[in-house]
Amino acid sequence: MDAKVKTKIKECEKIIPFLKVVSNTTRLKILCILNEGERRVGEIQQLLGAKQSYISQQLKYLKNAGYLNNRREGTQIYYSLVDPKFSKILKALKDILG
Amino acid sequence: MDAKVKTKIKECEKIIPFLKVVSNTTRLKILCILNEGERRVGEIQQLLGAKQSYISQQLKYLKNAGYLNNRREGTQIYYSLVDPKFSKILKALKDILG
DNA sequence: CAATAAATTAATATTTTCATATATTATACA
DNA sequence: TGTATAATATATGAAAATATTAATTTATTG
Repeated sequence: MDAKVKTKIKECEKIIPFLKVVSNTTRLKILCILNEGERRVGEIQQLLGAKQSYISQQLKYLKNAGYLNNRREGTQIYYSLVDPKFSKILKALKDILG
Repeated sequence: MDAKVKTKIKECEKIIPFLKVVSNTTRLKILCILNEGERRVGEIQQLLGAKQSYISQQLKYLKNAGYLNNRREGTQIYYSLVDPKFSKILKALKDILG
């Protein structure tokens, strides 16, 4: 009787790490920006109007979590999404939540 | 040039409240349980192995946020999902995240 | 070496999670 | 009645996690 529900609960647990990542406004927006294409730190900062150090911290967080790549070009560093699946997720959530 | 990205950012913001709700393990699991059908507080508590007051608090949070209904039957209170759209979201996330 | 871009560190503020204790509500039954 | 009990809710606050800011450091280029 409860066996089914317990299985469902276990399944739910798997998506928690992802949800923790995207439940921060700044991180979600960064992913959203990079979903449109590669950007350098300064651009992201401008788009979000946030402190440079905070952006840098969240970029590091997202990179460590395996969501981002980066590359240096002179004094600037460009970030991009590792995997475009984020695009699908955004779309699905928007579609369902209306 | 940035106009498109800015629009995307605005769209992102709309889903933040939902993400805050589901990024808590206990809340996500409660939604997951109720997604399978109505339950009383004691049952939810047992399934999650958490403190009664904490479950009660999260149920209140979810109810205030508009996700749950409840009804009393004697000394017991049954909770249920307001809207089954949660089911779709879980499915979409599981499908995409693998 | 001066200037610029980004990262790191450290300190503080804010939010969230969770526990303890207490209150409420409804029922059962002496 | 009234009081004991079971189920749930609420109030309070400590502890942990997160977000935020400020200051410093590390590259890189000219």
